[in-house]
Formats: sequence, structure tokens, C-alpha cells
Amino acid sequence: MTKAPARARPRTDPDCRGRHSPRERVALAVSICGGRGVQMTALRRRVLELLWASGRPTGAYELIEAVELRDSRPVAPPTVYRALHFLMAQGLVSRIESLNAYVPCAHPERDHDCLFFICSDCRASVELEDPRIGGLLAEDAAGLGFVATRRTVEVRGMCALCAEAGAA
Amino acid sequence: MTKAPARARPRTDPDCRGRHSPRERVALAVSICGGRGVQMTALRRRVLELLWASGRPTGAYELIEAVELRDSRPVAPPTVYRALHFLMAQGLVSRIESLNAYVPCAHPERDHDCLFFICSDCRASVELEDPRIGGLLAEDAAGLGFVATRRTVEVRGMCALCAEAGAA
DNA sequence: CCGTGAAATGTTATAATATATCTTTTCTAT
DNA sequence: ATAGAAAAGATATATTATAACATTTCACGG
Repeated sequence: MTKAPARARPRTDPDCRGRHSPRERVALAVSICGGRGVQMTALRRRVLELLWASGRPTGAYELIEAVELRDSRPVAPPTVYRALHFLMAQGLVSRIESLNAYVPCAHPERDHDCLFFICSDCRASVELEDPRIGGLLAEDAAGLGFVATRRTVEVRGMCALCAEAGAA
Repeated sequence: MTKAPARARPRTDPDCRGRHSPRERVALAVSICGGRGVQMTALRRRVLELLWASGRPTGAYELIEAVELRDSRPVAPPTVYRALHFLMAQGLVSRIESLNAYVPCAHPERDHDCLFFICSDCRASVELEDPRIGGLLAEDAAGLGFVATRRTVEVRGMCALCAEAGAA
């Protein structure tokens, strides 16, 4: 008699940054694009690098400045917005709607359903996967006859570090 | 031996509009504000009325025009934005982040956790309550030591009516 | 009733975010 | 090499939201 399959559990993965460097992240993205036959151009790559380097949700205009700084040339908004649209379409970046900001996706290799915890204090965000939530949303959608294509789940509040600092 | 408490179930309530007129909705809001000792002014009330009348998520600038039309006078953005902030603070209106748009809350009398299903085709939105999702989010937050204050859950896709129309 | 202070609103200007459109460059595949 | 497609550059503008300060309104105590 085999063991019952484990219940789906949230995949806490708050800081893969510690285990995978931005360089590795970008290399993975390049490889994913290669496998899909889409172009990870220099600009798109630069935007992704900067997002990984930033460490927190980053606005489009901040990215524009960062690209200008890094590449020593003027860059207009559509340039960066186009790169962001591409990266989002490839699942390499997510937009945090409640911040008008962008974050690199921790696990682009999996087909994800991102769930963000955003600290109102330090503005950091943590990405989690919890397949149970997707399951409930699917169930609710089915009850409405609704065909879901995209899910946005964002939780605002205070992260453990800031709560600790505040309590001190 | 008493029956076990029923499991929490989603409260499907896609169209209370059919059962409660906008007038009733606004009257309820007025009464809630009265009970809280906050002022439901003419302007705030007008904005709420227009949101109920609209029947779909409505942008701030659309509301500005609607107020101007209804009240035959020019209205500047801060006027409407302030009313929206008030209504959101009272739980009478929610912002749909992924649309930059506002909707009246179906059940301001309950302390809710709104969950929106937004049709990309007809732009309508349906509000649902599913306490199970709040529960999972709370659990995930606790696992991170995160203290949640606000939840945004938005599902994009196609509603039953549009899917049907499209399939035809 | 009247004044007073707080809350709300009016007014003007501007910030922040995002896209439309057209041109030029670069890349891919033959 | 070169044609066609994709990407990026450039310019202008649309959309969403707030800052800052002036004026009005309103509840309440005198």
C-alpha cells in the first residue's frame, strides 16, 4: 500500500536570491528564451538584470534611469515598457498592480501562479507559490462559468523584519 | 451531539443589483456612515451613486465627467479622488488595481475580503466572497511572519455571458 | 444666534505611469 | 547578399494621481 500523495503545500521560497545569483537567474531566462525560439535581446536582458539587481519591486521610470545609467545613453519610456511586456509575456517578470512596479519571477521554469507579500514599510516583496489558492480560485471561477486567464494576488502588510524593528 | 459547523463556503453573490437597487445601496451606505459618525456628504454620495449606476469598474476620470454632467459644473480631479479615498476607507468602494478602476462594494455591512472576477471582454466585474482564500492567505502570511493588512485578489478572464456569445 | 475650529471642497499646477505612431536599425532565414 | 520580420529609437501625448494652498461648509460650544 503506497503512501497517500502529500497535500499540496505552499512553496515558501522567499529568498532564492541567496541560493541563485542574479547571473544564474538571467542565464536561466536566456536558456528559457532559447528553448522557446524567442529573442532575449541585449536590452531585454539588461532590464531583467536590473530587476534582479534591484531586490525590490521597481517602477518603470526607475528602470529607465537605471538603463540610462548603466548603458550611458538616453532611453525613452517605450523602450523599457516594451522590454517589460516581453518579459511578462515570457513569465520572467510580474507586475505588482498595487504598486505599479515590476519584479523578476523567481521560478520562470515552472508555470506559476504568483502570490506576493508586499511590505508597506520597506517596500520589499516576497513571492510565494500556493497551489491551493489557485485551486480555490479555479473552483470559484467554475461556479460562475468564468474562464480565468490571469490571477493577481497581492497581500499588503508588514514583513517580519520590519515588524521586529518596529516592535523594538 | 451537535452538528459540526458547516465548512466555510464561498458566498456567490454575483448580482445583488437585481435584488437591491442602487438607491437601497446608497441608503445603506448613508446609514453606515451615520452609525460611524462620519460624513456622507453630497459629493461622496454622488460618486457612490454614479458607481452603482455604472454597473462596471469605472475610472476616476470617467467619474469626474459623470459628476460634471450630473451636477452641471466643472469638477477637478482631486475632488473625486478625495471622495474615492473616503469611500474606500469606509469599505464602500474597492479599487480594482489591474484596471485602475473603482467599484462599489456589494456588502459594506460585512467586513469583507473582496475577490474580483473581471471579464476582459465586456469589462464587467463580479465580486465574490470566499473566506477560504483569506484563510489560506493568512496561513501563508503567518508562515512568513508577515502581518497582512490588505488583500487584493483579482482574476481576469472571460465571463459566462461573453464566453457563450463568443462560442456562438 | 454667532463665532470658531475642523473637515470638506475648490483651484491650480504638476507628478507619475503608460501608450500611439512613425522611423530606423537589427536580426533571421533564405 | 538581401528581403521580410522583429526590435528598438524618437517624438508626442494620453491616462492616472497627487501636492499645495485658498475657500467654503458644518458641527458644536458659548
